[in-house]
Amino acid sequence: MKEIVKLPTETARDYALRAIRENIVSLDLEPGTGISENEIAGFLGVSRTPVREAIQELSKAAVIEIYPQRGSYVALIDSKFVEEARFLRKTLDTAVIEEACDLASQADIDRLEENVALQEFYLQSSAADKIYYLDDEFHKLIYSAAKKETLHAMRSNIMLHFDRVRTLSMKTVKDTKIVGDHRQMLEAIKSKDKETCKQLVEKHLSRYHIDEAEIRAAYPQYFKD
Amino acid sequence: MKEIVKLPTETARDYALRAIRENIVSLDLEPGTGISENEIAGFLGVSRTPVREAIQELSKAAVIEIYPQRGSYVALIDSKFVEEARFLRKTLDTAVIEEACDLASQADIDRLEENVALQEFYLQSSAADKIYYLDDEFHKLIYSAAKKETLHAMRSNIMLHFDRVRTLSMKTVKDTKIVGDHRQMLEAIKSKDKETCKQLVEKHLSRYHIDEAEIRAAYPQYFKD
DNA sequence: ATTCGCACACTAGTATACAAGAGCGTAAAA
DNA sequence: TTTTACGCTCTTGTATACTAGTGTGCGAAT
Repeated sequence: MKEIVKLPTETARDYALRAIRENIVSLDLEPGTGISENEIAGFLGVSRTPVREAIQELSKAAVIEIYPQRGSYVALIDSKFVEEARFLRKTLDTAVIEEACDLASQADIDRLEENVALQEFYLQSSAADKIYYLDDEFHKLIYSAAKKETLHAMRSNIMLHFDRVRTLSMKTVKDTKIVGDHRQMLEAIKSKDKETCKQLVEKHLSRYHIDEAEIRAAYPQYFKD
Repeated sequence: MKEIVKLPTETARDYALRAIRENIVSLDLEPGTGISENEIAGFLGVSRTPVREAIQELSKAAVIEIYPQRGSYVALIDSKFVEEARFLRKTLDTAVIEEACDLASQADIDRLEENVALQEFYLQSSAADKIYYLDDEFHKLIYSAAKKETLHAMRSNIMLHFDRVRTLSMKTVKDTKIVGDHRQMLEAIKSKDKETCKQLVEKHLSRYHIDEAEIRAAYPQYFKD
């Protein structure tokens, strides 16, 4: 488990949740790893209570499995959950980007422009972590433009299943086409072209799909079944 | 707050969550009501810890608002959240019922048949609470037929916003067409008619939409803005 | 009468203590 | 040697104690 610095503003609970989540997505907490409330509490320098609340929340999304009086474990990557996450993303992202075509204000467009420009900039310097962050921001901005912020927040928990595969994907194959996808999406939103948006979302997601067999071969111990 | 009996199998945490959620949906905990961890813990006969965990979870879905060191309140009905919930339901339910057209097994169809038959039976005896329960079950069965159980579980928290309006809707107007909608959906699934499914979901949801103005007039103190 | 200030009674956040069950290892008995 | 039983240590679940901050009301001082 890698260290995450505690922001002075956040509560112990939020800190614990963020730290554990980031460690799961980054695979520093590997699938199948046993986790102890006490151990994590000690590591993060907080008490069991906030750690426990964070673990409870992640267990609701089936990213952590709790066996009462026995222990808790980081869930193995389950193709069923990854598929459901992909299905949700395809369905919801498509509907939301279409909504954004109708509702996006100039300010929304400006924010998206700035984001994509940064992505293109960092693509030159091949700063993968920056791209990763901007990727998240990009999709969040689209939800915001469509006035669906709550759905984005809700979506994030299930998406953890997908995000772990995404992390592995970046370790095995380098796909520089993602930024190009985003550029095209932005242009489609600007010209309010819903049909193109829909096709772009589908193409965008298919990039991860192709990798899964390869990833599974490289990290079989991370997968269920 | 009305009493909910504790099932012997469930943990104190699950009991508290279920009890609070049911009270919010049924409006026995009215929108705007202040809630105290201590008070609820005393009422339910458990300690603050499980109650607190339940409240934390509901606050994540913005159904409870927590103001640290001041108090927590049942959120007023916010049209934005109701709209987002409706949007989610329309988008996801449509995609899932289309998926169910492809994937539903004979066993799934049988379960749906039994459910709708019961709905039609209770419609005669006008047992609203039974219908309400079967309504939930019906949609859950469709998610199950489409192998999207996780999404159904995830969807339920945001749906609380929608469900409160649904409760009010049943208090003000009696709509007996819901069961008819379900019958038609089932028939459409059986004939794998996706286009009809899509239209039925839209029509089904529109029934609640029409009511909102009327409900708002009858219960203005429950609404934000 | 008005205003200022402090004490008190709440809140949620956090830490810690206690309970109850699971699993494992060891030692004793057959 | 094998098996059984007990106990220690781990886990999560729950209860309770403590911390810090907020609002309110009362009383004193102006």
